[in-house]
Amino acid sequence: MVTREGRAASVKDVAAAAGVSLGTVSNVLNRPDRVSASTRTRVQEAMAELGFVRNESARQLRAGTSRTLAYVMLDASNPFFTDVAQGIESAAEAADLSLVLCNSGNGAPREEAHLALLQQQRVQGVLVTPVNPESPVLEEVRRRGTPLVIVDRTRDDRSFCSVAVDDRLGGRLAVEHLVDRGHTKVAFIGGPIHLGQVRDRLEGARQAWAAAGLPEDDLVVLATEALDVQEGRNAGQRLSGLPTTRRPTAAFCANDLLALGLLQQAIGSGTRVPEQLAIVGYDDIVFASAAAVPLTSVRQPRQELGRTAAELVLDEATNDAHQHQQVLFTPELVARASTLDG
Amino acid sequence: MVTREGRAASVKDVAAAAGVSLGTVSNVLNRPDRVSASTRTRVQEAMAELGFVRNESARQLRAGTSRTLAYVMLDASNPFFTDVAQGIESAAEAADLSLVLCNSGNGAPREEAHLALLQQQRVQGVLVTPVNPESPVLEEVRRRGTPLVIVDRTRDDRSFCSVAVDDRLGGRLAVEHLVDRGHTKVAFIGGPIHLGQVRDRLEGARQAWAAAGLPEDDLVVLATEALDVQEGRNAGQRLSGLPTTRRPTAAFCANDLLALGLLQQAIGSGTRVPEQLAIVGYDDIVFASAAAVPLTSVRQPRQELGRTAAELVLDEATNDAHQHQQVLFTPELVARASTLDG
DNA sequence: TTGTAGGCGTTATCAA
DNA sequence: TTGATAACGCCTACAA
Repeated sequence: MVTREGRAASVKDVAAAAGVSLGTVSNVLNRPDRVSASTRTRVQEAMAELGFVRNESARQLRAGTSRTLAYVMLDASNPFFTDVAQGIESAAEAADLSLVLCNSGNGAPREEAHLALLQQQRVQGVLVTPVNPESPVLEEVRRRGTPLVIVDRTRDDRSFCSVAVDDRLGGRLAVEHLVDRGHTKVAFIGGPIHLGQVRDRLEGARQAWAAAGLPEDDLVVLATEALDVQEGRNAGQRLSGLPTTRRPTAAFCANDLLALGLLQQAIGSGTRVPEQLAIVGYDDIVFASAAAVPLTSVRQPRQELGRTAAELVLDEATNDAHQHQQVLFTPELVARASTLDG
Repeated sequence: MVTREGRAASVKDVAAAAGVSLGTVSNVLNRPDRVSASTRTRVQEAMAELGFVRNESARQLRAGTSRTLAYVMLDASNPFFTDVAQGIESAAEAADLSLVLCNSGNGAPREEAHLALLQQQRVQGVLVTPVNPESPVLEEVRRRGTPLVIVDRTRDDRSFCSVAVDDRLGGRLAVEHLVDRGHTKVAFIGGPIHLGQVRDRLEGARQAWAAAGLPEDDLVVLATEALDVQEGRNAGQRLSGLPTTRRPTAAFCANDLLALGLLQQAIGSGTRVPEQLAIVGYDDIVFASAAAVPLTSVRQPRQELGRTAAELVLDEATNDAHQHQQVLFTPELVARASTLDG
């Protein structure tokens, strides 16, 4: 397994063991046809014997580039992002690249640390759902030579390729649906409020609200600290605390995790869904339809999002005539029991 | 950003731009205190100017080792594994290592491809939830010098460090609970049946069943092709298809995804849970408690699983006196409405 | 404090 | 078909 104390076997060791030159070993590895069958097997036996493993660092140093793609996820525990990752993976596999996943866990320092390392590793390209799409860090990455595509976000100046879903439209769809069902007092639940996604979905919600001629104040914003199940439960408690007259009859949550938490809290506290509280989520993760009350949600083409992003980053990496483009997919409302009584 | 056409800037380029020697640039990078303040800033300006990024390959080649840990996940879309990954991440961060995630998606070829690449990258250590813990591939990895720890599985010959949860006990707990609730005809739903986990949970279930003196045939095994939500729905259909007299009054599912799918199908087809069908899941993922009928489940210490595994692999990587050990955590039944009527 | 030189493991070129 | 050699970029002795 090792030869000179502690160090892994190298081509040189293999060459010595097989009694050939180092160049021959390299040929066995890279152009086996140029090596006679007998030498080849001898070399291969030596490799097996020594437990030889190609050193990717040396290889990459020589080649100047690697065969991997990376995706820096915003939140690995949100099924939405793992579905996106699956889409990326299928595109990567098709291009014979391997994919490494990193998780920023919604933390800018972690994200930056991952990005720094990925650049140092000279990955072919980076896909990232950034904590903040306007961060100058992203520009730096590209300026230093690593193709970068923004996933599920867009940057205002359009200076990057990005693949996202029309969040304003999604917000409109959600609220139009609620308005159609007769709701005149609705809560928007989401946060941190500065997140592009949250902002856009809220903006869409407000557009639809205004278009319906409803008073601005009756679309109540409940800001959360994160987009997870626990915060959904918390929001539910805040909702329960409101006097009945001021309590919204429906809630539009910025994602399904919040919606599931809210739903759980509502049911636990005896609130009937949708009779007393209708709920719309966002993402249509697999668990939305399996929820206590199947959740109405805004569906996004998750896998396609990932696949498209991967294709864009590969184009940026390999095509000299690459043009940045912002792909915007269209979301779709999936109505289920959480808003459909009777 | 680049200097000699297309190539990224190297220390050499930085040295030239700053008018110093290459060794000085390296010192700025690694021992900044040995460089005078003025030289240092000059060099740093040159780096910024050129968009210099350390070449990790060269660095690693020189150093012989990397600063990253890897986790090859069995199924990135199962929240159980992302929670495990979070535990690993916290340990990695504490040790100042970065973590890369790979997803085998339950496919042996993908797993092998990932493992091969990780070895070539000379990662400090690999954590893996293997498709098959008995695979000789795992031995090969270690024989070639990469520390490897098995997560959420164990290997019969105890030749690896592993961290797992007592699946037999988990199975027993689940079925004892159902027996206590008076069920005398129960379905075990899970598969592929050869998976260690599925096998062990079933075995535990059978032990509890036998211990209760119930006839073997009344613990019906419904084998599934995978452990996901869709297969849970399919299992539900098969269950519905049985004549009422032969239909089990309870189901123990090998994981929560199956249980959620089953629950969804049951509710959709008008089966009352738990009155007509009680359901026990496994893993207690965050969505279990938020389900249509909050799910009784067997909880595993997910984050702790990951953290412990990471610590073991680091020990194997750095401690000469390392001893392989098999850590076995204890699961816990969390009873909720899906089994508790009245 | 700064500069020089050698080597990490791999690949590819060129000569034998 | 095989072998010798240089180069990729970085780090660290060691010398100046």
